[in-house]
Amino acid sequence: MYWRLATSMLGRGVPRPWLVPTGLRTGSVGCSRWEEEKSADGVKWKQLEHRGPYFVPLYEPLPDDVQFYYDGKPLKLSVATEEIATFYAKMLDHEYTTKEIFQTNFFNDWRKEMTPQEQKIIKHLDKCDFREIHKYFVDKNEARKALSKEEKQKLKEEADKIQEEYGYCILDGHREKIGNFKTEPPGLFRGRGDHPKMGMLKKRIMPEDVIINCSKDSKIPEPPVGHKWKEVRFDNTVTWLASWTENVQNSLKYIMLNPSSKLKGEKDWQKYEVARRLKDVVHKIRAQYQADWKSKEMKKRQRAVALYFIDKLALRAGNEKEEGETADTVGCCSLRVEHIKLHPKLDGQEHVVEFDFLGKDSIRYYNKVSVEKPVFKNLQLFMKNKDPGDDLFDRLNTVILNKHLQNLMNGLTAKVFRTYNASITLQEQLKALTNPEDNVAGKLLSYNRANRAVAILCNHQRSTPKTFEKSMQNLQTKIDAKKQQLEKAEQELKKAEDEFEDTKDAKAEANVQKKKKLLERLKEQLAKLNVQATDKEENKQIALGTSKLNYLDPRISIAWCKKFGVPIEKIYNKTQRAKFAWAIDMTDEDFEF
DNA sequence: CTTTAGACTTGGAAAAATTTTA
DNA sequence: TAAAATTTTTCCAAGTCTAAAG
Repeated sequence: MYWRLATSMLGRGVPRPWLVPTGLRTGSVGCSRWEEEKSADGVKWKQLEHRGPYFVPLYEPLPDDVQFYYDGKPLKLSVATEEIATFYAKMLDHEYTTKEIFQTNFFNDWRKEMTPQEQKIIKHLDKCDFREIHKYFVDKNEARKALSKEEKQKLKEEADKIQEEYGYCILDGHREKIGNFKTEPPGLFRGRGDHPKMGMLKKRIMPEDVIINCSKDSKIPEPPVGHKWKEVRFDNTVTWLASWTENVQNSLKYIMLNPSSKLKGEKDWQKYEVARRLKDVVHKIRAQYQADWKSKEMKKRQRAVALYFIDKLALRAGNEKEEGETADTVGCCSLRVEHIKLHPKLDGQEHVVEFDFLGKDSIRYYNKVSVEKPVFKNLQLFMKNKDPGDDLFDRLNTVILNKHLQNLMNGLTAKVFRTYNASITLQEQLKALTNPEDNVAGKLLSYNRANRAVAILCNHQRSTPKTFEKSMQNLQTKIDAKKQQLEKAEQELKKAEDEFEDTKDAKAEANVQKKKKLLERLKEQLAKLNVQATDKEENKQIALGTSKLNYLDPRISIAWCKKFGVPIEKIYNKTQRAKFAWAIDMTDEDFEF
């Protein structure tokens, strides 16, 4: 079978000496022992050596014939001012630049960096003409695309060299891939949703901004010539290699390992083991919060209703956010009265809660759910005498909730419910949808549908791809063509059969067989196309990636592949297989989440 | 208790690479 | 063999959650 081959090849070609011995791999007993051992003192590594971040190239001034115009007249800008102008110019045909907040923030920050003379002249953004600069970059892009094969090859080799030099580190004796080894280039901040800081200037990161973390005895990375690091530290209780503070949100950014690394892989595994432990106690926890719906303490009731939402609807915890600093989004604990509507009866259902709010990344969550009567009653109570802008759960926050969860199960937090419910849903859906008689394409449709059920649960949405309609049409054209071919093949078969009927000779018989084969093949191809079309249509606005990468225990998928003879390559690409190497290595077909 | 800092995971869009099609 | 379509990778923002400080 295919998977056996794949597994043994992997075992031979890519030894993974870091995997825990077989005895500890299965069953929760072995794993929990391993977890405790790891988390005891918070030490993450013994040895860490790397080259430091790769700094993005410095700004190259525009050629003299590319000009900026103010109030219709060309104006030569200082280098610093010009650089920031190019950030805006590059975005000219993006929707961002039409937004007032974006424009205001940009202009404010831009003016701060101007020379006094420039400040005197450049007073209004609407008198700035970036179009020539914009065109320059568009052309430059085109030119890059039009490069010859050899030139492109050369560029690729240069990039590979940088990757080779800066893209890896040594961690406890193993060469590991780094996730993001380049500093982020300067530019204009693009928040998501209605972000109050959109358009602000994101400054260039210099070595003087960067803290290096590595082991004392390692070769300490050299800062670029003429520069020095902000600090070099030797902290083995954290996993980052370098960090800096980003100026727009004043938050830390890190350089960390790639998901394929041992460190990340073990953490990932651990995450799913925690979720599996929740499986053992979730019934008890559910009984508990249902009982708490009737508690005398308001705080307990709120906690119980919130936990119910988190469990049933896979809502995020919902930390508090600093008002005015970020887009106005919420999660469970930060829901406000205005985010839900109560319908005693709706569309033949009782006790319906209508959710409508912006969640992470300003993705809208809209859902109508029929809930148990005590939940409904509690919600009415929580909303009583409150304004739309008031907190629904005024006695609750994520810290309180997580403290409570920690008491119910070691390592339990709100997000574990998302992981648990996502993974268990995949497992159940796979069980319900997979037909062993299907061919691989059919099984993959079932897999995608199971995956989709999870994405819908977690509200993982994407905007419909710009080319969706067209590509759907193309597929339909293909299907129609295939149908025609099929019809023709049917006629030909009939003709061949008639001929055989007449002649009864061997040649005619062989021809019948040939036509039958062709017909079969065409039928299969048509079925495959239909499956493709269904899958595509159903996936129009659903993003599968996040759940696949972050919520679904890969062992469920791998076991499913093995059980039904689907090559792992069909569901996980190279990157994903690297990330899930730990799971591919340890999972057999009867793994149960 | 509240606030803040820090570290790490999760998220969709966009860019880049690859494959398919005409 | 170009260009269109699709898949993969990169990007970096935005969450979660813990710990320390006030």
